[in-house]
Amino acid sequence: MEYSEKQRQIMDVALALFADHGYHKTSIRDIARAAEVNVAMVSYYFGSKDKLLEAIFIHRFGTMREILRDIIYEKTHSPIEKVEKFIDIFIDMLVQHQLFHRLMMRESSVIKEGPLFDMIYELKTTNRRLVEKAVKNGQRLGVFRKDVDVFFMSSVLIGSVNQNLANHRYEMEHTQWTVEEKEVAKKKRINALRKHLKRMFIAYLTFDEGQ
Amino acid sequence: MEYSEKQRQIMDVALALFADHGYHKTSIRDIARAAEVNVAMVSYYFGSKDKLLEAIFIHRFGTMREILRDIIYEKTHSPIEKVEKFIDIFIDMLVQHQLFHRLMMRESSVIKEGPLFDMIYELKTTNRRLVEKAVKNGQRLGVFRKDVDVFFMSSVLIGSVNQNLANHRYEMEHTQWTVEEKEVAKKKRINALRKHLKRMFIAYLTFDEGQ
DNA sequence: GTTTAAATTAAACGTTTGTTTAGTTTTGCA
DNA sequence: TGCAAAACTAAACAAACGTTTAATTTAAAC
Repeated sequence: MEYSEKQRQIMDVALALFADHGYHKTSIRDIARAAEVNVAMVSYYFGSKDKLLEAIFIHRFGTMREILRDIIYEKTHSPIEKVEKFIDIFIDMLVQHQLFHRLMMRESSVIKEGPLFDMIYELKTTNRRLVEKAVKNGQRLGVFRKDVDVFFMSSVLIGSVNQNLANHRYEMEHTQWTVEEKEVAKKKRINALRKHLKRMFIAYLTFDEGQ
Repeated sequence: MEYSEKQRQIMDVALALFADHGYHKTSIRDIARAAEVNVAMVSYYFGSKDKLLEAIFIHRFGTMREILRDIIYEKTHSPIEKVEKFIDIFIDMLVQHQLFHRLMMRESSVIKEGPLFDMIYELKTTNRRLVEKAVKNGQRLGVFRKDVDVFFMSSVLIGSVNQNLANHRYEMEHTQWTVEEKEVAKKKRINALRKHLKRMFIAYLTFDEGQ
């Protein structure tokens, strides 16, 4: 699906507003005002508010799917490196698509059917399969423990990153730092997240209970 | 604050609807219909829809604060037991207050000031302080590693549990199991969550990088 | 330059929203 | 029983919502 510059502008502005204030709290007039277009343009281009959301989902979902696809073809050496690489790419993806990720996380608890449901479901399933693949590889080579819960791991991965970023946003609201200072703090936070998430996963995967 | 049976009924029904469909998607008429009261009763008892949400928050928040307070007085032996006990109580709390937890999680990304913000902030802070306390105790006794990120751990704890429960709900939507079967599956899932979360945290806290 | 389609606009549409009003019923107490 | 306060109701309210209409401007093609 190809979009004109104006269409993309509407989609980008809508995504930001949806992520910041929620889908239902954001009115078409809010979007039109922020995107500096007439209210009728949303219906004209996308048909309806629901369809606009769907268009945003389809667009962003496509690029996220590509990123996850690329993980499969990643060629690294050891199982541990594979897990670390996976965590890196995963965090990169969520940070790069922050707004969409927040929107999806927020609305996924309410969307119970339809194309959006199917997309979210596929994303979750793909994510779990990739974790499973990385884990099984390490198990085959005798590096990882056998009784690892893949459902658990994939939810820890996405849940931890999500919660960490959300908490960080929360904390930033309380500071009066400049944009630059916030940017630095964010990078620091994400790096700490990477480090500890890797360490925790490797520990969980290789930990010998007996010791 | 004391509430009559009818007031509690409205609050309970509203909480369920808010959690299931989101605050803004749920209309006062939806609440009135489900609670089998007149639409005017919400305004009559609570003043406004916002105030109703606030009343629900204050009510539930109070009991959650008590649960967290009790954790401090928990007397257990080893640092590892302390961490395990903490995870158990924490999961119990989130499961027991599932609906409220979902509502709070959903709206916390949108609430940026006011009494609700302050409550959520306190809950997050308390949670982090408790994790910190349990960790420091283990560090003092030489059982836990020194370079542990408490911000990271608390976000992993709440994020993982939240994501796990959300995923489980998501998966249940796809099955056609009976209510009993779903209840059994849920208990199983929660037990698995307990087990792996404990294992992962202990591994993270005690893991020796060098080995 | 004229024609035709696309883009854009202001205004209006019908609904739904949260809330209020004005009136009725129920309750608790003297 | 009588009465005042509380509980409850149906109806109406203005505002905001998503969407449509009808008219106008812009752009492209011939």
